[in-house]
Amino acid sequence: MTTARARTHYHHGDLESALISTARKLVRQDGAEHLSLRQVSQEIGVSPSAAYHYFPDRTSLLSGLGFSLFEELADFQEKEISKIPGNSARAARERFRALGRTYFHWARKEPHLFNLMFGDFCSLEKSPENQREENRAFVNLTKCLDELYEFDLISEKMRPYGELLSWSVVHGATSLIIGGHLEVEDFETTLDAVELALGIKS
Amino acid sequence: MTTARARTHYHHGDLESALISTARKLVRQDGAEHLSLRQVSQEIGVSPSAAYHYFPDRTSLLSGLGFSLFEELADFQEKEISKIPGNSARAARERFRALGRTYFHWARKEPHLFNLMFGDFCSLEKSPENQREENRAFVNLTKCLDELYEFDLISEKMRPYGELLSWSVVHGATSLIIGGHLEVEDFETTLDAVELALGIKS
DNA sequence: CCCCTTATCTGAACACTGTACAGATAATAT
DNA sequence: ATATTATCTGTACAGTGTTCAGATAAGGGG
Repeated sequence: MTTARARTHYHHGDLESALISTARKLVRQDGAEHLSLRQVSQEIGVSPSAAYHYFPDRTSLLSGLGFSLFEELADFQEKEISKIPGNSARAARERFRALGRTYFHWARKEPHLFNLMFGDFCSLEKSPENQREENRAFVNLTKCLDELYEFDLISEKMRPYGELLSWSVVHGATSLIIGGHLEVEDFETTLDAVELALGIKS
Repeated sequence: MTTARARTHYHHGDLESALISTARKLVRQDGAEHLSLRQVSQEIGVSPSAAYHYFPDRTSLLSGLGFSLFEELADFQEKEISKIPGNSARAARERFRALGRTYFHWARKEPHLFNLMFGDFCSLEKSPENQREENRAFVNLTKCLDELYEFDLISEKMRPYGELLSWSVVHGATSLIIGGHLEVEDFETTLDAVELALGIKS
């Protein structure tokens, strides 16, 4: 059927990244559970079935987006960390706090994207290559804790629990606050609690 | 149309609780995002539109279920706590650990139900009556921390951060482990970390 | 230059979903 | 027994994920 089509070509080029970026836009607005493949396709100006050449199903698109968000979060954290230079104990401690603060602020700004990242779409059923992306934030945390340890701000006994404690507290508090289950006047209180928990002297 | 119907009556009685209980069964198996109202109705043996006399839409059923799960979790915790009697410092500490342990074990056994509870369906858009249900677990935590404080197992300086720290760590670690983002050989390690964080001397 | 292979995208179809609404049915009260 | 009310049915509509045969364009070899 050669009806006159409004578009001249078959949208050549980067459909895959177009799918992810408009999926990001839609999830950001309405949440992952309301993402419709047809709406994504329509927004791009492409047929509903076009997406299936790049993602086997809807959840694959969501997890593809999700993993790209881990990179995005790590980028954001690294950018903020780099604003705090210096090799002092004070700087190390500020970087540590900035790590938790950026985690929370990012989730606060983009709750739907945050929920996607930790909502059943990006867990064990993923390729090992993507696993590395998620660990970038974790590696940054480890480096930060090592720095604190070098400056003797954290005890030898506590150090092994550093990653577990700080990530769990920050992630847990963030999730609970975002979800409306916990209320805190200021997230700095949570950061105070983390420092107190790790035994960092104020 | 008076075609011969297999069922004799219109399923009188407790459709509302039947809806919630079979929704519980289906969410438990397949997760909240795969819950279909039609499937719930069919399982009960009722018309697809029957549910709309008790819940305005699908998400209302899910949040109704979700809030009932908060009660269920609190029941489970209280049952386990009651197995640890005694007014000693040792017993108080054991009760505190049991509180965190039951939280994790419940989530481990029912990850889909756990995800429903903390997944956008049971937050601020709820009636104040249901809000109290959610707080029951929180009240139990507060009582437990008060007990620790009375036995001088937790410092005056740390006490104000007790709820925030312990809930955040336990919830955060649980979520991350359930979601496949964090691996811990044994959750007791996490409980050790919480005690260490609160400064409870081992 | 043309043809032909190959990746990319379309169109139509299927089985399903949530939801609305007019009406049938049963329980209850008078 | 009749009227009222709460409860449930049937049908319909718009939208969804997904499949698949075929149309379309791009790029390579003669």
